[in-house]
Amino acid sequence: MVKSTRSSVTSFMKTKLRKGAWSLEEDQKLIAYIHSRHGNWNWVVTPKAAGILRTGKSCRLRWLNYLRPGIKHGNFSQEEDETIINLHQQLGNRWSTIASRLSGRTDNEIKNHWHTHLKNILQETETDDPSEDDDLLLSNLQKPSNVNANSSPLLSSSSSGDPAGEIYNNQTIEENDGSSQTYVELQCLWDPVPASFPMEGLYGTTTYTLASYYDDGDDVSAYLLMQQNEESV
DNA sequence: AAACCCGTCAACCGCTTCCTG
DNA sequence: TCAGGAAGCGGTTGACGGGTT
Repeated sequence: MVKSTRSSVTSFMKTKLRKGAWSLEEDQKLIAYIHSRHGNWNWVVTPKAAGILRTGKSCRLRWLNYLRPGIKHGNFSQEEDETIINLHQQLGNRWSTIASRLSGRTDNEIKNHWHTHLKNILQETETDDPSEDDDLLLSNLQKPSNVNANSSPLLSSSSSGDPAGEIYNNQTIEENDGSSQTYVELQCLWDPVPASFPMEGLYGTTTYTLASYYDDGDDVSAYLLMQQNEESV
Protein backbone atom coordinates (compact mmCIF):
# COMPACT_ATOMS: atom_id res chain seq x y z
CA MET A 1 0.00 0.00 0.00
CA VAL A 2 2.78 2.32 0.92
CA LYS A 3 4.58 1.24 -2.21
CA SER A 4 1.66 2.08 -4.47
CA THR A 5 1.26 5.45 -2.79
CA ARG A 6 4.94 6.14 -3.15
CA SER A 7 5.07 5.11 -6.79
CA SER A 8 2.09 7.26 -7.66
CA VAL A 9 3.66 10.16 -5.83
CA THR A 10 6.93 9.54 -7.67
CA SER A 11 5.23 9.53 -11.05
CA PHE A 12 3.41 12.67 -10.02
CA MET A 13 6.74 14.24 -9.18
CA LYS A 14 7.98 13.48 -12.69
CA THR A 15 5.42 15.85 -14.07
CA LYS A 16 6.42 19.48 -14.44
CA LEU A 17 6.29 21.10 -11.03
CA ARG A 18 5.61 24.78 -10.57
CA LYS A 19 7.94 27.15 -8.74
CA GLY A 20 7.69 30.73 -7.61
CA ALA A 21 4.73 32.68 -6.30
CA TRP A 22 1.53 30.84 -5.50
CA SER A 23 -1.63 31.55 -7.45
CA LEU A 24 -5.09 32.05 -5.95
CA GLU A 25 -6.18 28.74 -7.41
CA GLU A 26 -3.30 26.89 -5.75
CA ASP A 27 -4.05 28.52 -2.41
CA GLN A 28 -7.71 27.62 -2.70
CA LYS A 29 -6.88 24.03 -3.53
CA LEU A 30 -4.48 23.70 -0.61
CA ILE A 31 -6.86 25.28 1.88
CA ALA A 32 -9.76 23.21 0.65
CA TYR A 33 -7.76 20.01 0.86
CA ILE A 34 -6.44 20.66 4.34
CA HIS A 35 -9.87 21.72 5.51
CA SER A 36 -11.33 18.51 4.11
CA ARG A 37 -8.73 16.44 5.97
CA HIS A 38 -9.73 17.83 9.38
CA GLY A 39 -6.16 18.12 10.59
CA ASN A 40 -5.06 14.75 9.28
CA TRP A 41 -2.85 14.95 6.19
CA ASN A 42 0.55 14.01 4.87
CA TRP A 43 2.65 16.59 3.06
CA VAL A 44 4.07 14.07 0.61
CA VAL A 45 0.69 13.13 -0.80
CA THR A 46 -0.92 16.54 -0.32
CA PRO A 47 0.06 18.11 -3.67
CA LYS A 48 -1.23 15.17 -5.68
CA ALA A 49 -4.36 14.76 -3.61
CA ALA A 50 -5.06 18.49 -3.76
CA GLY A 51 -4.25 18.75 -7.46
CA ILE A 52 -1.34 21.11 -6.98
CA LEU A 53 1.81 20.89 -9.11
CA ARG A 54 4.18 21.61 -6.22
CA THR A 55 6.34 19.58 -3.92
CA GLY A 56 4.97 18.61 -0.54
CA LYS A 57 7.67 20.72 0.97
CA SER A 58 6.48 23.78 -0.91
CA CYS A 59 2.89 23.11 0.20
CA ARG A 60 3.99 22.76 3.80
CA LEU A 61 5.89 26.05 3.68
CA ARG A 62 3.02 27.89 2.05
CA TRP A 63 0.62 26.60 4.67
CA LEU A 64 2.82 27.19 7.71
CA ASN A 65 4.07 30.61 6.69
CA TYR A 66 1.06 32.08 5.01
CA LEU A 67 -2.24 30.24 4.84
CA ARG A 68 -2.43 28.75 8.32
CA PRO A 69 -5.13 30.42 10.41
CA GLY A 70 -3.92 32.72 13.17
CA ILE A 71 -0.86 34.00 11.33
CA LYS A 72 -0.22 37.67 12.01
CA HIS A 73 1.09 39.76 9.16
CA GLY A 74 2.23 43.33 8.92
CA ASN A 75 4.38 45.46 11.15
CA PHE A 76 5.87 44.08 14.35
CA SER A 77 4.92 45.84 17.55
CA GLN A 78 7.56 47.32 19.84
CA GLU A 79 6.83 44.56 22.34
CA GLU A 80 7.41 41.92 19.69
CA ASP A 81 10.69 43.57 18.67
CA GLU A 82 11.90 43.62 22.26
CA THR A 83 10.89 40.00 22.75
CA ILE A 84 12.72 38.93 19.62
CA ILE A 85 15.86 40.82 20.60
CA ASN A 86 15.81 39.35 24.10
CA LEU A 87 15.19 35.82 22.88
CA HIS A 88 17.83 36.15 20.19
CA GLN A 89 20.37 37.14 22.83
CA GLN A 90 19.48 34.00 24.75
CA LEU A 91 18.91 31.54 21.93
CA GLY A 92 20.81 32.81 18.91
CA ASN A 93 19.41 31.98 15.46
CA ARG A 94 16.89 29.45 16.74
CA TRP A 95 14.08 31.09 14.84
CA SER A 96 11.50 28.37 15.31
CA THR A 97 11.98 28.48 19.08
CA ILE A 98 11.67 32.25 19.06
CA ALA A 99 8.58 32.00 16.85
CA SER A 100 6.97 29.55 19.25
CA ARG A 101 7.03 32.26 21.91
CA LEU A 102 5.48 34.91 19.69
CA SER A 103 1.91 33.98 18.97
CA GLY A 104 1.01 34.22 15.33
CA ARG A 105 4.48 34.89 13.97
CA THR A 106 6.36 32.38 11.84
CA ASP A 107 10.05 31.55 12.03
CA ASN A 108 10.48 32.79 8.47
CA GLU A 109 8.86 36.13 9.21
CA ILE A 110 10.89 36.63 12.37
CA LYS A 111 14.09 35.70 10.56
CA ASN A 112 13.36 38.17 7.76
CA HIS A 113 12.41 40.87 10.27
CA TRP A 114 15.63 40.29 12.15
CA HIS A 115 17.82 40.58 9.08
CA THR A 116 15.99 43.58 7.63
CA HIS A 117 15.24 45.63 10.75
CA LEU A 118 16.43 44.49 14.15
CA LYS A 119 20.00 43.59 13.23
CA ASN A 120 20.53 47.08 11.83
CA ILE A 121 18.94 48.71 14.87
CA LEU A 122 21.24 46.77 17.16
CA GLN A 123 24.28 47.68 15.09
CA GLU A 124 23.33 51.36 15.21
CA THR A 125 22.85 51.08 18.95
CA GLU A 126 26.21 49.40 19.50
CA THR A 127 28.12 52.09 17.62
CA ASP A 128 26.86 54.77 20.01
CA ASP A 129 27.67 55.36 23.67
CA PRO A 130 27.23 51.98 25.37
CA SER A 131 26.01 53.67 28.54
CA GLU A 132 22.95 54.81 26.65
CA ASP A 133 22.23 51.42 25.13
CA ASP A 134 18.88 50.83 26.75
CA ASP A 135 17.45 54.26 25.97
CA LEU A 136 18.86 54.23 22.46
CA LEU A 137 17.56 50.78 21.73
CA LEU A 138 14.13 51.79 22.93
CA SER A 139 14.12 54.94 20.83
CA ASN A 140 15.33 53.02 17.81
CA LEU A 141 12.59 50.47 18.25
CA GLN A 142 10.08 53.29 18.45
CA LYS A 143 11.18 54.69 15.10
CA PRO A 144 8.53 54.22 12.48
CA SER A 145 9.39 51.29 10.33
CA ASN A 146 10.57 51.91 6.79
CA VAL A 147 8.08 49.32 5.79
CA ASN A 148 4.78 50.78 4.84
CA ALA A 149 2.02 48.52 6.09
CA ASN A 150 0.50 48.75 2.67
CA SER A 151 3.64 47.30 1.15
CA SER A 152 2.60 44.00 2.62
CA PRO A 153 0.67 42.04 0.09
CA LEU A 154 -1.48 40.86 2.96
CA LEU A 155 -2.76 44.28 3.82
CA SER A 156 -2.62 45.89 0.46
CA SER A 157 -5.83 46.66 -1.27
CA SER A 158 -3.97 47.04 -4.49
CA SER A 159 -3.76 44.09 -6.75
CA SER A 160 -0.44 42.57 -5.85
CA GLY A 161 -1.39 39.31 -7.43
CA ASP A 162 -0.97 37.48 -4.18
CA PRO A 163 -4.26 35.90 -3.27
CA ALA A 164 -3.26 35.05 0.26
CA GLY A 165 -3.58 38.73 0.96
CA GLU A 166 -7.22 38.02 1.33
CA ILE A 167 -6.70 36.38 4.69
CA TYR A 168 -5.56 38.54 7.54
CA ASN A 169 -5.99 38.99 11.22
CA ASN A 170 -8.46 41.57 12.27
CA GLN A 171 -8.03 41.77 16.00
CA THR A 172 -6.25 39.87 18.72
CA ILE A 173 -7.48 39.63 22.29
CA GLU A 174 -5.02 38.30 24.81
CA GLU A 175 -6.32 37.20 28.15
CA ASN A 176 -4.59 36.27 31.36
CA ASP A 177 -6.27 32.92 31.83
CA GLY A 178 -3.86 31.10 29.57
CA SER A 179 -6.11 31.04 26.57
CA SER A 180 -6.29 33.50 23.77
CA GLN A 181 -8.95 34.40 21.30
CA THR A 182 -8.44 35.99 17.96
CA TYR A 183 -10.94 37.33 15.52
CA VAL A 184 -9.90 36.44 12.02
CA GLU A 185 -11.39 37.89 8.92
CA LEU A 186 -11.48 35.38 6.15
CA GLN A 187 -12.24 36.32 2.58
CA CYS A 188 -13.99 33.09 1.77
CA LEU A 189 -11.74 30.69 -0.04
CA TRP A 190 -14.17 27.89 0.43
CA ASP A 191 -17.88 27.81 0.35
CA PRO A 192 -19.94 27.41 2.37
CA VAL A 193 -18.28 28.51 5.56
CA PRO A 194 -19.01 25.94 8.27
CA ALA A 195 -20.46 27.16 11.54
CA SER A 196 -17.57 25.65 13.48
CA PHE A 197 -14.57 23.52 12.63
CA PRO A 198 -11.32 22.44 14.28
CA MET A 199 -8.00 22.88 12.55
CA GLU A 200 -4.63 21.66 13.70
CA GLY A 201 -1.90 24.23 13.48
CA LEU A 202 1.62 24.80 14.70
CA TYR A 203 0.36 25.71 18.15
CA GLY A 204 -2.10 22.87 18.50
CA THR A 205 -5.68 22.37 17.46
CA THR A 206 -7.68 25.52 17.06
CA THR A 207 -11.43 25.67 16.83
CA TYR A 208 -12.95 28.29 14.55
CA THR A 209 -16.49 29.43 15.02
CA LEU A 210 -18.33 31.57 12.52
CA ALA A 211 -18.93 34.91 14.22
CA SER A 212 -20.41 36.80 11.30
CA TYR A 213 -20.68 36.49 7.58
CA TYR A 214 -21.49 38.90 4.82
CA ASP A 215 -21.89 38.67 1.13
CA ASP A 216 -22.44 41.77 -0.93
CA GLY A 217 -21.87 40.14 -4.23
CA ASP A 218 -18.27 40.97 -5.07
CA ASP A 219 -17.04 40.82 -1.52
CA VAL A 220 -17.72 37.75 0.57
CA SER A 221 -16.15 37.65 4.00
CA ALA A 222 -16.54 35.71 7.19
CA TYR A 223 -15.45 36.78 10.63
CA LEU A 224 -14.24 33.78 12.53
CA LEU A 225 -13.72 33.59 16.26
CA MET A 226 -10.57 31.59 16.86
CA GLN A 227 -10.42 29.76 20.19
CA GLN A 228 -6.97 28.40 20.93
CA ASN A 229 -7.34 25.49 23.29
CA GLU A 230 -5.39 25.95 26.48
CA GLU A 231 -4.01 22.42 26.60
CA SER A 232 -2.60 22.74 23.10
CA VAL A 233 -0.35 25.70 23.90
C1' DA B 1 10.65 59.24 -18.18
C1' DA B 2 13.94 55.86 -17.66
C1' DA B 3 17.59 53.50 -15.52
C1' DC B 4 19.57 52.06 -11.54
C1' DC B 5 19.91 50.91 -6.64
C1' DC B 6 18.35 49.06 -2.46
C1' DG B 7 15.24 47.04 1.00
C1' DT B 8 11.88 43.61 1.78
C1' DC B 9 9.97 39.16 2.00
C1' DA B 10 8.08 34.82 -0.10
C1' DA B 11 9.99 30.82 -1.54
C1' DC B 12 13.72 27.57 -2.39
C1' DC B 13 17.58 24.57 -1.06
C1' DG B 14 20.10 21.55 1.55
C1' DC B 15 21.20 19.82 5.94
C1' DT B 16 19.57 17.90 10.38
C1' DT B 17 16.38 15.70 13.33
C1' DC B 18 12.63 12.79 14.21
C1' DC B 19 9.78 8.87 13.43
C1' DT B 20 8.48 4.38 11.96
C1' DG B 21 8.91 -0.29 10.49
C1' DT C 1 19.57 -1.22 16.44
C1' DC C 2 19.39 0.50 12.03
C1' DA C 3 17.87 2.35 7.67
C1' DG C 4 14.83 5.03 5.01
C1' DG C 5 11.49 8.48 4.62
C1' DA C 6 9.07 12.57 6.38
C1' DA C 7 9.19 16.78 8.70
C1' DG C 8 11.63 20.65 10.63
C1' DC C 9 14.94 24.19 10.46
C1' DG C 10 17.95 27.95 9.04
C1' DG C 11 20.68 30.10 5.30
C1' DT C 12 20.19 31.94 0.86
C1' DT C 13 18.10 33.52 -3.39
C1' DG C 14 15.37 36.09 -6.50
C1' DA C 15 11.34 38.83 -7.68
C1' DC C 16 9.25 42.93 -6.81
C1' DG C 17 8.28 47.67 -5.44
C1' DG C 18 9.72 52.12 -3.99
C1' DG C 19 13.14 55.63 -3.92
C1' DT C 20 16.82 58.16 -6.09
C1' DT C 21 19.54 60.04 -9.72
